[in-house]
Amino acid sequence: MPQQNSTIPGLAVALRISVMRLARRLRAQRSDTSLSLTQLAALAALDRRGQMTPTELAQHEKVQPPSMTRVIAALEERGLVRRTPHPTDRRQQLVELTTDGRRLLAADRRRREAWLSLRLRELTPQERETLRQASLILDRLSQS
Amino acid sequence: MPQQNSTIPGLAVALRISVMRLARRLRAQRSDTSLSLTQLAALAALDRRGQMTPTELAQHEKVQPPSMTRVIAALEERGLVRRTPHPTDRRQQLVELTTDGRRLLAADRRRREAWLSLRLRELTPQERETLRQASLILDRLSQS
DNA sequence: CTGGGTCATTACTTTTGCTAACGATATCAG
DNA sequence: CTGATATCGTTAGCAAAAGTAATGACCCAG
Repeated sequence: MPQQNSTIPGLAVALRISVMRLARRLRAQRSDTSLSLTQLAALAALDRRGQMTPTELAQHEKVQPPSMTRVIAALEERGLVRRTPHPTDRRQQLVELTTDGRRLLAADRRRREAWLSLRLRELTPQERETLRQASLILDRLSQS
Repeated sequence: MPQQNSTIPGLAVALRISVMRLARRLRAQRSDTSLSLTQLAALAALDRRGQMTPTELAQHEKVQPPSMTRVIAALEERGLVRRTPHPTDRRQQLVELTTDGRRLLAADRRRREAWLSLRLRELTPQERETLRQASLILDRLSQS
């Protein structure tokens, strides 16, 4: 350890390395459903936040609207999302998950979580409790 | 919250989301030295593990050798890495960081940690202690 | 000393994102 | 009410980055 863990910069170093490494491991566990990462992310966003317009989805995923057009087209072609007209504005559309989309997303999530659940089972209950609390703190860190 | 946080799968869901989100935030903090993420990752790998051959580096970063050839060429052009002949096998090369490469990497790391340190300062000492312990547990999770 | 395997590279293709421009629709000033 | 302006999604064209196939130099077992 180059820096002491008891200082704030020391904690920042350690936490950054730990979080980035675990994130890499988790990412590597993703099932290759031949969906690109962006496609998967769009699907997940629709699942979490419900139906959205293409532009909203693009902003949420930090992608330009034309790129999202292609993502949506690909997802629609595979029957994972559905477009419906906007109730009051005929320029806009609403994109939402289909049952198939929800199913694929659940399967993918299950596979990624399987690896992590297995690892978590090897910990002591106290260690899991620490992670539970840490998870809440990490969320607050990300939001600020 | 779709799942309870008190079960192991529930913890797996929560932890995965927390870790991935914080990792995205940390990644976004990277200084835009106009190096691609892959280039930066290769540089970091050389820093962590010392000199490597292009093929080793490609395997480590999960890209194909031709892609790594290009990454190395770009880094070499900027004077961040240096190639040296392999001592016993003339087919191979060894790639290592230059002083400039090490310096750029350190600057980038500092910038990312500055953001994190700032956030950590807003926490209570108890919360920081929780994160300290969690960091060690996360490391063990990644290694297994 | 030779034939098969390995390493890095080159050439080409695919994927994925961007900007610019456009048609359809909405909204606002007057 | 109407002409100007803005917004939404899309198309077209381009650039970056990664992948596959093929190649030349080199190593090594027999």
